[in-house]
Formats: sequence, C-alpha cells, structure tokens
Amino acid sequence: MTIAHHSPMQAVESVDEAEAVLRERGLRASAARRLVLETLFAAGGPVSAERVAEGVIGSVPRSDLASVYRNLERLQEVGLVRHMHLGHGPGLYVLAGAAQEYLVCESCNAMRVVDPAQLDGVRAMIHDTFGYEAGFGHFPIVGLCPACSDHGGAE
Amino acid sequence: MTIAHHSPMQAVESVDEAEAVLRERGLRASAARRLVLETLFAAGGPVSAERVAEGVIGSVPRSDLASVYRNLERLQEVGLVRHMHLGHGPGLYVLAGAAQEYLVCESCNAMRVVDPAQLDGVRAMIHDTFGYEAGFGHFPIVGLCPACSDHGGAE
DNA sequence: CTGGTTGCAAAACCTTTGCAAAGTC
DNA sequence: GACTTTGCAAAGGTTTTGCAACCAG
Repeated sequence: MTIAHHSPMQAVESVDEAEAVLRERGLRASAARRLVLETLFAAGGPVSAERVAEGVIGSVPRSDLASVYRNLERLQEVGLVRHMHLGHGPGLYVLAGAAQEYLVCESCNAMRVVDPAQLDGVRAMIHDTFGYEAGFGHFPIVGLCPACSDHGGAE
Repeated sequence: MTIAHHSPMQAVESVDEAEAVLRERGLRASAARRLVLETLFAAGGPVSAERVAEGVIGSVPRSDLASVYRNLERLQEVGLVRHMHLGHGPGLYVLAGAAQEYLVCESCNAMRVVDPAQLDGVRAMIHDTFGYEAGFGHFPIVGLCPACSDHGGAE
C-alpha cells in the first residue's frame, strides 16, 4: 500500500456501477467484494478495514479481514477507492467519489470535513511557491481548531 | 504516541544541553539516552527508531529497540524531540531544533525540506479560511513534484 | 473449464508492556 | 538508598502472504 493510487479516480454512484467498472477490467464481482462496496457506500466517510469487514449493519455479514484488505487494495488499483491516515491507528478507506479532505485538531482530535474546492487557494499558493501540486487526500491538515487555539490548547 | 507533543518545543544545540534539560526535569542522563541524542544530532533529519537503535556510526553501539522507543517518547514529552510520518513505514524522529517541514512527492517519493517560514502564507490562508492554526510538522504536504507533474506523473 | 477470489492460518512489521537487574543521582 | 532506566521477552495492533478450496464468467 503506497501513498499513490494506481489509476485515475473512478467516482461511481452505486455498487452496480462499481461492479461494472470491475468487470471492464476483467475483475470479478464477488460477494465479498460487494460487501466492501456496500459498506463503503453505507458509511459515507472514511472507515477502517476492520469496520468494513463487519459489513453494512455491523458485525452481521462479515468477510475475512485478509480478503477485505485484498479487496480494498484492488479497488484502489482500479481507482474506485482511496485510503488515508487521519492520525495514528488503522488506515481509513473511502469511495473515490467522496471528494473530501480533512482538517484534524491535534489537541481535541476534532475532524473537519472540507470540500476540496475550499483548499484550492491553498493549493495554488503551494504551487506558486514550490511547484508542487498538493493534495490533502492522503494526510489531513493537522493543526489547532479555533476552540483549542483560543483556550491555549497548544499541545 | 499521539499526534500532539506534550511540552513546548525545546530547541537545543548539543547533547550536553539536552541532558541539562533532562536533569532539570528530574530525568536521568543515561548512556542509552545519550546514544539516542547523539544519533539524532548526527542524522540531522528524520530517522526511524530502528535507525536510532543502530547508533551514530551504524550498527555499532546499539541499544535495545524498546528502550529507544521509551527514550524517544520521553524526549518528546520534554519537547526535545518530535516525530512525524512522511509516508507508510515506521514513524520518524527529529530533534525539536530541526525546525523543518516537508513536501513529499506521491509519485517519485522525493522529499523536499522547507523552512517553516516558507509555509507561513499557507498557514495564514488556512487560518483565514478555517480558523485552524495549521502545522505541517507531523504529516507532510503530499503532492506531485514539478518533475512528476510535468511528465504526467499523476498516479 | 479457467483463472480470479476466498477463508484460514501464519507471518511480517512496528510499537508497547511486564519485570527483574542495573544504573544514576 | 531511592527511584529511574535498561534489556530481554512477550504481547498488541495493523497489514501481508501462502495455499488449497471455491466461485464467477
């Protein structure tokens, strides 16, 4: 699992659409795979592999954790899924369609979801200064949230 | 090991200075501790615990990995050291004095060191937009470096 | 039928913890 | 001497891998 994904992102709206993408690539639409997709759709935000293995409702259908990891990896290769690290602890996976970036407070751990467009100015500034095309999809922006910087919440 | 450090950063210039800080806090200046500090000074940049355990010259003096982790943790509590995650793989530790932030290319993994001042504009923009005091010391800014974005290095 | 996919078991990797012996002040 | 710190061993949490059975196309 590297930082970079392997294909252009494929935003899809449903499990069926996702499975169509899989078939196009010669991959199969298995039950375990559907479980992963359904859970990611149901979650609507970043979730751990462990959480995915528990299925949509929570520990009901279950699929093997190893298979979940293998499936998440393949779904990333195809561009349907991406993963990120919001702090310590397990990696978190989301559907590629959920175009979201995150601000995490290092003091209270509050996580703020932001629309990528809101960071375009920041990206532009970074590009002007360093020539880098920055993305904040893999690691969040870490800092002190307004509340914590107010009451001297510095680490 | 949480994201946040535990004390204000203590930038020191030498192992002796660092040990003085330790003693002030009632901590002891042991050989294993000195090894950690010397290795961090010698490295001059982020290194893994494993690398620290190998000592200054490389696998010569050695200290137990568990002790290295414990010492890195204590040095962080005191504010002499901080750690970061530049990608997957083990966490990396640096002296608090090495005020540096990083830009990592998600395609070629190139790591660019930047002076925190160069990111002040970016921090200001984030603060204006979200009210967050952003820091890029724990997670780097990930993106495509100029070379990779040129030749279509997008993942 | 063919080859991708699964579950299970085991291992790999990074980090933490328990504990008695040793070291520091 | 009191209390911190060490080394070793073992465990913990996350992710990967080997392999035979299984299933989708």
